[in-house]
Amino acid sequence: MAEIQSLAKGLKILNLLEHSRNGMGTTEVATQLEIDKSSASRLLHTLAKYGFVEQDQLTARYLLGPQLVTLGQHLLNRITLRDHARPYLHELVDKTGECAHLAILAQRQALYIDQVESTAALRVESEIGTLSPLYCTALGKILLAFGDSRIPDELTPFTHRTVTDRSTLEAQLAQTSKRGYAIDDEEYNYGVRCVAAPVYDHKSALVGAIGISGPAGRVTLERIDEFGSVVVSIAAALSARLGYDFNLK
Amino acid sequence: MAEIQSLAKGLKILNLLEHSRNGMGTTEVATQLEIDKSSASRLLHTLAKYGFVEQDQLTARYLLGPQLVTLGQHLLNRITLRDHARPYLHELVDKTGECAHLAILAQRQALYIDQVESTAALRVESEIGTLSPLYCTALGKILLAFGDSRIPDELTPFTHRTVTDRSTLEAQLAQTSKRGYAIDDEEYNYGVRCVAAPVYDHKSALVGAIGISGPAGRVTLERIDEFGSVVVSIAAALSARLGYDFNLK
DNA sequence: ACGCATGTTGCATATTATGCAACTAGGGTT
DNA sequence: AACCCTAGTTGCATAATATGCAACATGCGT
Repeated sequence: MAEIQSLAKGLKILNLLEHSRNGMGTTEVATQLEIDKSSASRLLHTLAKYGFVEQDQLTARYLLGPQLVTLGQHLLNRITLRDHARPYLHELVDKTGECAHLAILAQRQALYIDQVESTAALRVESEIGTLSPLYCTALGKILLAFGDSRIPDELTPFTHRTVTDRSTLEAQLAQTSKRGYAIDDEEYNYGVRCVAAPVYDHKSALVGAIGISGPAGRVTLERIDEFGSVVVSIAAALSARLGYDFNLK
Repeated sequence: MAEIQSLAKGLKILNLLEHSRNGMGTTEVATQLEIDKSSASRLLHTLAKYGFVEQDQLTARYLLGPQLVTLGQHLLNRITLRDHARPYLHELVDKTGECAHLAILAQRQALYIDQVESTAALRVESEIGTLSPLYCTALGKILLAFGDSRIPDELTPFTHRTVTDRSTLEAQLAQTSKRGYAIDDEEYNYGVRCVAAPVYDHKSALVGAIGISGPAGRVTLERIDEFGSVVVSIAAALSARLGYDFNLK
């Protein structure tokens, strides 16, 4: 396929700037790309307008711009979330004895992108890559409460505990964001309770949720708060690892 | 100034992709930018060719590409070098009792971008933002020996010790890169000796130099080696902080 | 004050990006 | 299995626009 040449030239400029130690001037860029100064000037201005390059105040030479940091960092977090999260999932398993899961928002559902199983004989089996509803899982409720808050139109019940009333769910989500963790009290699978907490990136944007699932016999309602604070603290540690700054609230 | 529209469209696509959780398809991009599918397709292919976007294997949707991480990370290191370096400069002052400086290559000169003063009564005063010659300062020699190695045409003497002979300087630089640190033996200012070492980034590229300056009476030639190893070890620690991988040589 | 180098603007022209339409390829449904 | 529907790619004529030239502007060093 034919490439869009003026776009290509702009991208080539970015690559050129990476390898220049102190930025480049318009003429220098023009020479490298074998185009006219005027074209280089216009391309650089366009790149600057969108923050992909910026001019050094002192020397007026062009340098790579802050937008690249934003985009690069953003991508880095998403790609490596799974890798970063793994040790924290293990820590969750160690501290709670239950299975730990990591999910992100995908197609308005909770996508399980990692799990670490507990060694208990009785444990919750689930599969990486599966999509689960947002409104009746702990991980999903986190993604709803702290991220994209639009509640689905249809609240299909999976157990008799599934919350199918819109306002009840809204109240639950409000409570969730207030206390910092979400609970699934046998709302998706009978006999399974889950607890989850939000994971933030360096810009304080929600990137995913981590949590634990266990049989209702072990994850009792009396111990929910205890599980909650463990999950919250480990999610906070993971967020810090991703560059989340707690001073920004 | 009029912007280059096709470049602008490409950059807009990158911004769009940042805010989409699971990438975007050709049609979706076309709708957002209010252009034809075919144009979107061609723009996306161009971005992909240069690594600024990539297609998800599974869904064929476009995501931000690895090139953004490369460029962003690169820039981040340069911007934050000063911040990262500060504690190491303090450490240098603590361990040597002399003033510590940080410089980068700028316009074929050594640009002092930070300093931490010692508490000694007799100390070297210098100013942040000043440009010094590469061939007769310790920081400059590091930038020459490990970075851009072109020796200036004119070797203007500042003191009677300034090396003005090309081959002598070349021999000094060879020695510098061999032992890992550079010396300025009253070659720029009378009565001042300096020692400096290189700072590398995550890609093993030289980003700057740090070093100390003190009166010749305290920074004696007998103790130069001792100062050298302190500076080298702290420069190495700073490099590691920037992601420099010592396994890569 | 002067000259040199770098950067910006106006404008005519030729390049090229664009939209349309036709075509291809998957995915889901009946 | 045949079908449709959506998403994506390609060919092509046209209109848009990126380009180079030249003139102008600006800043730096001598």
